[in-house]
Amino acid sequence: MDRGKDSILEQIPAVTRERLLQLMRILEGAGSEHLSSARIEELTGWSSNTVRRDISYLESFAGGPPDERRLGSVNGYAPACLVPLIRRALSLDKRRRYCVVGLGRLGSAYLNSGGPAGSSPEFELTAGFDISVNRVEILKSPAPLYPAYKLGEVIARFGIEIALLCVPAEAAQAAAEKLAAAGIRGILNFAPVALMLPPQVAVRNVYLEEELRALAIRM
Amino acid sequence: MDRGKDSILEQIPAVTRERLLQLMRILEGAGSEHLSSARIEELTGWSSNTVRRDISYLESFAGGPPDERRLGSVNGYAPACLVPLIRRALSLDKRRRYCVVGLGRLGSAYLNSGGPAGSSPEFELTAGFDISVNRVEILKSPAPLYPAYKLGEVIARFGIEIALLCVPAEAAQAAAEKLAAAGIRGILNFAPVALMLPPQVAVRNVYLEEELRALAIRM
DNA sequence: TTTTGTGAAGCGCTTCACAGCT
DNA sequence: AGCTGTGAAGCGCTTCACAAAA
Repeated sequence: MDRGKDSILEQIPAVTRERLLQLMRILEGAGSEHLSSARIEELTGWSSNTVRRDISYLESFAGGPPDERRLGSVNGYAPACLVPLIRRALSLDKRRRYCVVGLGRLGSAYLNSGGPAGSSPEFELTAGFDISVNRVEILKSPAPLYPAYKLGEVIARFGIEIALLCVPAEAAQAAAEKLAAAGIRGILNFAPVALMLPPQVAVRNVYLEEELRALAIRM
Repeated sequence: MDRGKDSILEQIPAVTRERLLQLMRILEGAGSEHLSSARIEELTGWSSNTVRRDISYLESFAGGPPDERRLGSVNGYAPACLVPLIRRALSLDKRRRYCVVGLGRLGSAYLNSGGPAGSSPEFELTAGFDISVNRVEILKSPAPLYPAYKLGEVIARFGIEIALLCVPAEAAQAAAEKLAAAGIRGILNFAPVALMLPPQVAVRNVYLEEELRALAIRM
């Protein structure tokens, strides 16, 4: 295989990382049932070759002597074996805090979906922000809400790393810059604009119209 | 270049299609200002080489004699020239209808963002569905709402092609199957499950936790 | 006998580098 | 002089095909 000739940290291709991410959810939902690469092909559409190759990247994250690192058996792969490896390979072990910026319809929807019974313990909804002091006082929320001007202070205080940007398009760039200045590491952007930010901030866009178009070009 | 040796329809790589989609939005926001490939590199992070290559795929969609098809000038590319070509290349000309299935917090947020002043005229919010008759009667909406059992009938009647699936995770697979049976062509799935559907239905997942993880692995 | 793990081949996107156009 | 358009080279992901393991 001979990866890692460049550095100590093995490099996993970006496409593989994305697939491992999805694979992890499938494995988590499979209980103790073993999954073969052929079965995963049925579930995902990825060729079984690709599946095996992807999983083989996890080899170096398995403990034990270099010989005892076989990941699958003749029954297929065991979820309980792979999931921890994927978490380690993708550095998903760390608990991360996130906030919601902009508490309109979409923002408050995500505010409430991220509550106690919300997503995994992996991500923790820590704060919500809105420009309207009134809205901040009235809205019910599982996490504390703050007026926008406290954004920098609160993000620093709690070590919030990720922001869901749900403000109107006109306000998005300015808000994103504030977030970047406050030290946020990643932004999930729901506003229909291309944000321009320094490269140390990761941005992922989730814009309805673009998603619809992406669907349309596949139909 | 020699594309199109396989069929009459030129094949544009999937990654290029995705970039052209984003590029279109940037161009639409640029007004009449010409954009050079170097400028687009600044805006997007894609290398100017890649930008020029991507745009070169549009050549065959330009009209006029085979010689007169130069897309850019010494000033760069003119948005007004490229945007129609991209629309044609990605088959985004057709007006498509979509619906929202599941009118919880998220569903009703999208219901109201897709209203008259909502997204482009390219996609038309045509209906909303929910299992709760009560909710269907009470909610305010820019599009007519129907109880879930009318799903098949309404989709067929209006020729709805796309669905935003906003139901709880437990109900997602069943709802998706109903949609597929009703002839829907694409599903934007917001429920945290991997849908299993016949291949003629395009699925795109937008799941908060996965988006957060995708961000996290880039941080 | 089924399924994994993996060199090696294949293939497609990206980058290079420069001719051509304005 | 500057920018596009594009053969050709480079490179990385995918697929093939088969040895090894259980």
